[in-house]
Amino acid sequence: MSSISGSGERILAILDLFTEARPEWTPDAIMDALGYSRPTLYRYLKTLKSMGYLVSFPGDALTLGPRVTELDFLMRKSDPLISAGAPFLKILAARYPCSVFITRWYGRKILCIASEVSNPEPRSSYPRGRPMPFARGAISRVILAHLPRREQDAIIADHLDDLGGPGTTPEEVLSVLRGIRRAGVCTAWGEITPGVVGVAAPILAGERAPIGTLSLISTAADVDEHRLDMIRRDVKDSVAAISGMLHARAMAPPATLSWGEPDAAPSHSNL
Amino acid sequence: MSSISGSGERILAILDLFTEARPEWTPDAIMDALGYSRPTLYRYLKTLKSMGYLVSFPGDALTLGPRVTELDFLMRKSDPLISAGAPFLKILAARYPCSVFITRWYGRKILCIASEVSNPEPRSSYPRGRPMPFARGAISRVILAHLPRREQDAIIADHLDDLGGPGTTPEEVLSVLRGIRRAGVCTAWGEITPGVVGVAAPILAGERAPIGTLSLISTAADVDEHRLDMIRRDVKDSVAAISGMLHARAMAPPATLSWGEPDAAPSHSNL
DNA sequence: CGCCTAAATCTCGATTATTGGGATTTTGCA
DNA sequence: TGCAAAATCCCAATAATCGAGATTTAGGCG
Repeated sequence: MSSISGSGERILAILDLFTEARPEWTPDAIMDALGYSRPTLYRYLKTLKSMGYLVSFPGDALTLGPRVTELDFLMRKSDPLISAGAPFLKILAARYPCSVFITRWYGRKILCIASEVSNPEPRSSYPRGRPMPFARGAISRVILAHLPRREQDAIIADHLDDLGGPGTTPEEVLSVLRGIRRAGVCTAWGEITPGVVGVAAPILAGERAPIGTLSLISTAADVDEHRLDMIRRDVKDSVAAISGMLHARAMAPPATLSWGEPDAAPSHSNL
Repeated sequence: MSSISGSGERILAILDLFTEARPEWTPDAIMDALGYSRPTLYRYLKTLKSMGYLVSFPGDALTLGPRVTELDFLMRKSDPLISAGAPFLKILAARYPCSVFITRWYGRKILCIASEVSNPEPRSSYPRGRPMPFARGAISRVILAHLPRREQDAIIADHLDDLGGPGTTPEEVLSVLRGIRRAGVCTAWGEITPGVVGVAAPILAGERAPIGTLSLISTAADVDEHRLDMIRRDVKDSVAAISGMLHARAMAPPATLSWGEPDAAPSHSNL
């Protein structure tokens, strides 16, 4: 059903091997890991290398190549979620000493795709592009809370410990999630980093599932209940506005007609 | 020979459609552009979306998804060229008021993968990830100069105007390239941006072709001939050192054994 | 509330392209 | 120059892909 059906994906499976813990692979190791025959694997590698997804490194190892950097550059420039959300990142960061970011998720990974920092403390361990725990913290929970029941059950089954601590029942978790869904915002204290409070709200865009979140983290010592209430309200208002903008864009004339020339001179600053 | 042989690449061809000029595509437009049948295309899209390479955007358009951001994060952390070159970027930027960067290339695209800026002027139009002209400027020429003759011919045939101006013969271009190869460094005045001088040298790593370049750009008014000589020497020394480090790494024990735990807490700074 | 259009998915057989064993060539290196 | 490892070639059998058309699902509108 949701398996890796198809076979063009055998080629993408190779890219999945490259992880933070293991960013270099030799052809033989890949053969071993995926069970492809030698000629087949080399055919795949030739394609991936010629397209820039992989580069070979002296010593016959492979690492990810410049094409992924190019794709990310494009993504950064074209993601409507980023352009719609960026102004709110700035506003929120200006209003509170904190870090604010927009996350997206896919499969069972959540990751930051844009951020604004007005206070270097606390420092997020998850900069742009680095997957974060899928079942811990405010972001995870706010996404989970807005998923269809079927998926919630599956995820809760897999991550019960992370979600509720030992001894919690799935029903209790579901009940908490319903509360979050009703509130439209979720607050978590120190679940990912001790002493850090996180506030997250879902960005909805017509789909049944949220496409991402807007989140704010701050040192717990800096915020009392009253200030937290302000933050929660601001974050909620922001996601409402962002969702609205996305919806409005969706109503607009076909995007393919509205894109003009590429920007003349983007600066080094968005490096 | 070097065509897009294979068929798993039909899926990658979809990603190639997303460009700076056209970052949103509808399924129908893709069908049109690539000639895939509807069921087939939707099969591909399902895969790409479930793997995070694409996200659907309300209004039935598609944009690049968070997986490309994740891959780029990994690339940034794992590319030996970046880690080997970063110290030299800092040194050079500290020594001259300028921008310094490392580029990689694949196919017929050259792009910056890391940079350091000590003087906001001149501002490069090509930040990390944005492909630059393949046949203009010092970077292009220094790469071209170190390519095998066969490829030089092909590229010169395609880009004769850019490379030599009207009326230049391929032989003259080749002669210039030989000179650059001998010098090991290339200087260009205002070829990409008026008033900007660029110095580039090739990073070699055992392969026949250079894997990238180290380049420095500065406002032409800031540098006299004497200073340019210093810059050229420093850039050449740097690429020699970088090439040496890469070579040394290649000699080391298999990388798969030498990678430890992921970093505990990368900061937001490398955003 | 339910119709109606468009979007997305399913079924399934023929066709085609893919696969991998083994031989072969090229590359890297002493 | 010659050796060992890496990368590619060859080719027939196989298995997977493809796409036409039907079907279902989603979404918009009266």
